[in-house]
Amino acid sequence: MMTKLPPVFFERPDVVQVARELIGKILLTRLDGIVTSGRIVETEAYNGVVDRASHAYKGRRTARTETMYSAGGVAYVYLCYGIHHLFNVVTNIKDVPHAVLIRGIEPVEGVEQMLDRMRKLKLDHTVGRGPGNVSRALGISTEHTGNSLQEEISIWDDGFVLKPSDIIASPRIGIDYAGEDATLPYRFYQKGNRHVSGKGNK
DNA sequence: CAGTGGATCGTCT
DNA sequence: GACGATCCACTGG
Repeated sequence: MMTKLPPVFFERPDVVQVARELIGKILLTRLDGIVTSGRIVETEAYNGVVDRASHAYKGRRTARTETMYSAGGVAYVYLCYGIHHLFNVVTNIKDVPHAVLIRGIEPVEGVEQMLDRMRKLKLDHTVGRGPGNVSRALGISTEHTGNSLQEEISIWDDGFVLKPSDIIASPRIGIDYAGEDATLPYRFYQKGNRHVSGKGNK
């Protein structure tokens, strides 16, 4: 049985806990009637105004980051390196700019469509691996920023449960500029899953 | 494998 | 005007 995660799931105060709990859930898009989905295998928490790695550090509030200040349960999508569309889940209440970056999914539904989007012929471990590829596989782009996670983009619990020991915490990736905050264990991933980015996912 | 460098553009200084 | 919550091709071992 599939249950769509409701707004109250995302409105909770602890973004690190939400990031951990999103491991194993299903991220699904239905765009122009085309359904693609994957199981979330890697996430990172961004802890708002006190987190040097966050776009909202020190309460920075710009046109781009405005959607992070929404109540939890909407998408924050932004362009990175001019090429990659990175998909985040906004959490916490309005005006508290917390977010969870989805860094890896294991394809579930609509594999053919995902392969088209990835320009690949065969399913392999690179499909849905890394935040840029998550968005690419699912058809998510910056035009979806601010969208509700109850509509075209949604997240589901299908009853799948991981052993706690199969969820690993580690420092986040690609945020060396964040000083001491770069060492915080805000990244979570499914142990051993091939769709987890980086090396050494055992 | 590991290491390196180019792509590419919106955003903020 | 510099740079990024990245990815991939290409190199050399």
